[in-house]
Amino acid sequence: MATLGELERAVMDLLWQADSEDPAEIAFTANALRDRLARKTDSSPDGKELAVTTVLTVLSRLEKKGLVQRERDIRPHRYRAVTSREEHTVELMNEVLGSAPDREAVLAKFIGSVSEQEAETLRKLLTA
Amino acid sequence: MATLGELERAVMDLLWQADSEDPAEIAFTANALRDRLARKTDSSPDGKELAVTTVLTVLSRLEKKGLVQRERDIRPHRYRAVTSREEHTVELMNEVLGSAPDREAVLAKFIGSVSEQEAETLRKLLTA
DNA sequence: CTTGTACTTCTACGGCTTGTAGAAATGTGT
DNA sequence: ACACATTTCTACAAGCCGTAGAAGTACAAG
Repeated sequence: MATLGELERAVMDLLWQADSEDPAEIAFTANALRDRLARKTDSSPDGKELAVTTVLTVLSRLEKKGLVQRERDIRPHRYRAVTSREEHTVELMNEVLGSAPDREAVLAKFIGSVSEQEAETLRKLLTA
Repeated sequence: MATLGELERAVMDLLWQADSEDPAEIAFTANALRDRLARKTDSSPDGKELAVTTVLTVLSRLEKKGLVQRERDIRPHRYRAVTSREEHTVELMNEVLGSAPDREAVLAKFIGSVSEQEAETLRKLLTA
């Protein structure tokens, strides 16, 4: 269902990162996002700046996909992620998992595919 | 990476199903697949038959994606799934999981998202 | 109230993927 | 050598994504 493009992904990464980093700055304007994208992509001072309309288009599409919510009542609209990155990732994993008829068989193989350390973590979580 | 289209998906489903059902019939010709697709899509006797070239195109694309392998030495080429559906699904889950910076956080939430019964299964698998 | 400026929405286009299949090429049995 | 089955090439429409200009809308300053 939700396959994000490269730019869409980059935008979501910024929103998700902000969400977990600084609880005070959880929503951004398109301009702020454009600036951060420029700094991110190219690690040098000024990467190529995208047009703001480009960022706005992507934000609209993300909104339509239900990943982003915007505040329309303030003038430069502010955008934020609807769910945390982890929640979103779990949703995707469940979507994938649900596409197989034998969920338990998949889970069994999946367990075998994670590292020992992660398996240990899972053990604790499950017995807690 | 691997987002399959609807028809691609339908073809893989047939190949995967065959793989697990009858070990003797693990590889199919394009014609056989076309027939089965017709029966599947429309549950009535004769659904709309796709052109065999359509099926062949899709099979070629799936081969290019590494999901299907074909026997070229026999004349009506025979196609089979490269991995089982479960393996493929696990690969996808890991791909999704790997796209998040904090894998363990995702796993924690994921554990909380499965049914109690499945959690029980996981517990057994992990302590085995 | 009018206007300049900042912001948002509309429209558009090129590239890539997918479903679809005819045309052309190739292999094969008699 | 030929008819027929099979495969490969080529093509096109629709949809998604990156990209952004043009057109519309809101708001502050005068």
